[in-house]
Amino acid sequence: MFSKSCEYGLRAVLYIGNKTSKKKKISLTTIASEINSPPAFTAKILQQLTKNNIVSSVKGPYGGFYIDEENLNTILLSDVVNIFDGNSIYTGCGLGLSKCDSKSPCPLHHKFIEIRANLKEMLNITLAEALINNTERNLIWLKR
Amino acid sequence: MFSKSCEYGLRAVLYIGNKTSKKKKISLTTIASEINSPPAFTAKILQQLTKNNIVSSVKGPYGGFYIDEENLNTILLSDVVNIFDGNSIYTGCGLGLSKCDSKSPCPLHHKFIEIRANLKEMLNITLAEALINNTERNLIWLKR
DNA sequence: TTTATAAAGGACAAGTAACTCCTTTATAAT
DNA sequence: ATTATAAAGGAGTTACTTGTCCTTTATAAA
Repeated sequence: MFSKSCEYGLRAVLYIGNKTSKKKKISLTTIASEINSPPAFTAKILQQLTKNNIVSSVKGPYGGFYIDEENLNTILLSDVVNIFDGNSIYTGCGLGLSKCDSKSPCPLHHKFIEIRANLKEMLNITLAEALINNTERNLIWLKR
Repeated sequence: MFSKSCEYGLRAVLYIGNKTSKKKKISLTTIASEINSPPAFTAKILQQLTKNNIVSSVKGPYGGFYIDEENLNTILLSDVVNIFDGNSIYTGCGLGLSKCDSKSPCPLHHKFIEIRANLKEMLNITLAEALINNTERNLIWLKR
């Protein structure tokens, strides 16, 4: 469904959002270990997330990654998904046709558009924060 | 959503199902051209579909691919999707965790399982034939 | 100011999906 | 039987995603 990058990105955002604040940054090493992702690759993922202002970072000793508490309640899952997988997940044709819409639909269009709409809606209304609060005690489930 | 192989496979099944009968076979070249897919690659796709008894084939002159009319009304979209993409689309965790179920859910699990259930249901109840009958006149939409 | 630390960034390596080419096998017409 | 035809099958190549490694840049403590 999502690319690996996107999966790691989502996991990282949820982990960082749950564990950090501006005063309590967290290192790449820890993040990678806690979300069970390859460290060097996770570095790239985090770079993307910081470039896109989803997470913040500070270099040097006592540095690391964090998410501003003001930002946290504005981050939608769709914000993260868009960074890594673009919008093809919402707009792509189920049969892979480049031109497929309600005016000239592929045979699967009408059935497929419903599924996609559900997914789109879910990602567009779900705040990262909402998922974090659900799971304060069991963030272990980001690393299996 | 689906792999390229799966997309080509679905398009091929819909095209063949619509255009052929045991008496009216159709060649690889024509299929590839009509569903706008790379011919050599499409050959592999069709091989898989014949191996899995979705489509039938006859070698030699006047040979080609076809779908038995008795078979056609038994082919579900899920039959085709399973061949190419397996069942990970139904069972995979949205965050890419290897262990994620209702007993030990990832933070996204409950939201994600709904989407997946919709998709699974749609693929499991939709006959290829149903899509074909909808579009008898506009199969052009398999090639854009 | 020096030093240690941690993220940023560039270049490269491995793995996998997508796709091709060529040979072999089966079938039908002659 | 021979020949032409079209799918089957094996062995690659290409391209993209995933992942690594090493150097550079920024920051904080001493």
